[in-house]
Amino acid sequence: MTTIQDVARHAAVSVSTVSNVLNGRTDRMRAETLARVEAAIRALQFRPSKLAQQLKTGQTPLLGLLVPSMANPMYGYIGREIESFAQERFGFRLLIGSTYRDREKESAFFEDLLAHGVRRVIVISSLADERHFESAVEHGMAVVSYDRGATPGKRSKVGHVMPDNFLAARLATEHLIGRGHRRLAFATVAGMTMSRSAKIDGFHAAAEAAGLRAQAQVLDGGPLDEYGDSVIAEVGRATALQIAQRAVRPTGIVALNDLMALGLMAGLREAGLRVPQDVSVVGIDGLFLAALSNPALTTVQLPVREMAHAMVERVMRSADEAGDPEYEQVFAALRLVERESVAPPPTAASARARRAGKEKPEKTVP
Amino acid sequence: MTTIQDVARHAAVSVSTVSNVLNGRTDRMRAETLARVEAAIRALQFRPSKLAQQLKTGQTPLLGLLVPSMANPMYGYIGREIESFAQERFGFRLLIGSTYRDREKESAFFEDLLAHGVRRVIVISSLADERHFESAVEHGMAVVSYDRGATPGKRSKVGHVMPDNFLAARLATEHLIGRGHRRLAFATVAGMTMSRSAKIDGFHAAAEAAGLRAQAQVLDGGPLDEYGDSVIAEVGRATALQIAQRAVRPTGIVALNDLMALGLMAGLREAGLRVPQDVSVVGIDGLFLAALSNPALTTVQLPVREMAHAMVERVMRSADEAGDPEYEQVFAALRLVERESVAPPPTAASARARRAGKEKPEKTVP
DNA sequence: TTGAAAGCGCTAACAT
DNA sequence: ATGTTAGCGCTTTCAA
Repeated sequence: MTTIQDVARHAAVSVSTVSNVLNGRTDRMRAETLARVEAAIRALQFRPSKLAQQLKTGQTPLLGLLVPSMANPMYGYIGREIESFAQERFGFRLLIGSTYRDREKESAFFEDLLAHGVRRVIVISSLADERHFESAVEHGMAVVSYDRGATPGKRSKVGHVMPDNFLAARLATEHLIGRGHRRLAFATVAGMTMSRSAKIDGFHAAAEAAGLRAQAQVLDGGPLDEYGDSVIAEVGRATALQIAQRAVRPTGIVALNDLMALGLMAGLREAGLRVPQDVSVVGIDGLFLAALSNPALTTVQLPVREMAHAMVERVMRSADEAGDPEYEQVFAALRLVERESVAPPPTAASARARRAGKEKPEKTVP
Repeated sequence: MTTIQDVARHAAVSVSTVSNVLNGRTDRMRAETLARVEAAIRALQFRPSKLAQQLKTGQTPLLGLLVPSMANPMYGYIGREIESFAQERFGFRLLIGSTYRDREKESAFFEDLLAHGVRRVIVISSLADERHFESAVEHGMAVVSYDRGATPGKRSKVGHVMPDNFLAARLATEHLIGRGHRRLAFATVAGMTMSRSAKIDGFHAAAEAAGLRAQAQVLDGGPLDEYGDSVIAEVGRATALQIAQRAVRPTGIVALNDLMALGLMAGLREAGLRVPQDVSVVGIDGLFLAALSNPALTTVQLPVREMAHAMVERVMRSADEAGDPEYEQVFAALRLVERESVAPPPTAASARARRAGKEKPEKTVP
């Protein structure tokens, strides 16, 4: 590997002169010297070692990104936006880690980041508390957390960026109500995070406003082992199967997110229920996959790129400018994208007709 | 930040003793000393700086991973498997980069990796040639490339791991043929990579063996701008729309991959064609999303975890053991997962009946 | 305008 | 069994 020494020797100057050109202090030398050094750099294909630079400066152009699972398309999507912005705008690369929402893994990742000299991290976690990385912040790390509000009353140095989850769920629920649905459900998974409870609140608020409080229920599909990818869709499927069993079931369901909605639709179909004729479904996220499903999923589109940019900006600035510790940015620019998974609820007549139609073949078969 | 010096002082020993315990050379000291050092490490919460370590040793526990786009669920899936194995087995973290199949971006990423001291990289690229990172190999980097064979006749130091793409496409095609399909198509995108041409060969081979050579066609859906995520599904959708226009169209389609198949199904549906009654579709990859689609996608499951492990093993070993330069590992443990997107082709009678049924309303409308 | 030298935190000879 | 010390490649005073 060629070093700054090699370049200095080749250009017949001292290492400090080479260092000066590397760091843009070109005014301190003759044009001729500068030219010689640049020539040497090119000739030797010299790339300064970030290692040595950061050992000296304490800064490394690496951004830590912690996600529940990079196999989850939503996190891949956010991650890509973060990555390209961090790279183009600040020249930072991404050090990524999947944590499966496991506190041990998260802590271990933070330790490693610290050891690697990484001072800026974006965390997508939703773990109940942030204590395990408050300590990282004490060590001088700039942290911004996604989809999780600041703990009320507790002043933290962690920045917070999130969509308006309350609004998202409210929009989705209102859409269902607007189409005539009265028996509503919100499908979620076990474990209450801030974003989940905000969504549930939004769901209830919309139901309440329509006088449907008593008919709005929250469906908990159970725990997630390896949170993040296929699993949540599986929970959706299980929830659907369970709903199908009921004598009286919701006609309109808001899903925690698009992946859950996709699982829900698969399960509903498996159970012989049609979407949207028998049950309507609305997702939240706006994954490109929502447009591909059959029926195409009506969903609340989150401003992913904008949020990603905000997170990067914040995490890059905060260390320098020691910004206000109460930083919290909520994105309310949500848009309900209407597709095909919502229709008016079945009327009593149509439901009866359907049941009859379904039972006929069974009777004739024997 | 606490340093090895602080620990040494705290334990009243020299830095080398501390270094010795850090590096497991505990036999060289009294148990009592060891205990004191360990106590000091714990008391000070000391974490050795990887920076300084690697500056000294030239080794950094970071694995570079280059993907076309981390927003593509397939790459997220592979990436996660790589990540967890590299972490659990070797204690390495992942430095990831999306390249959008752009040579400039790939080269820039390699340069950065080198500068960061990263010596091991896994590349998922399919770019036509590998020259832009052959130079990285010269600089002592261990690289393994996914889904791309070694260039014949050219001895490279780059390792190659891939599924048996020929077999994958053959299996998919044979399945269609076995169900009675005779008018076959392979749906792909513009740009010929090694893996794509292997799939096309497999498709043709299966058709040939069934005497269907003349009825097997390759459908090129056009170029990809920002390759990797939603885009390929869009190409699938466009291809479907174009197929629907034809007087005589294929009844069985093998898609380049699952995402393309999902787009194909969406487009077919949009055009009023039913899957699988009118057209059957088979994917390749085995994404969890294939199980969620409607109809659920029949696909060839790739041994993703096994391939990920093989890549990590290889890239970790190769530097030390200077393994054979001709390394190429092809995974043939493929499994066709039957779901719902394949049925026998429509008979002439059923097609006629359908057409009549479809045209009736059109005639009565005016 | 240029160079010498100290030192970032650690490892690993080489001493003691 | 433990300590001293010379770097790893770079940045940055401070001198010349």
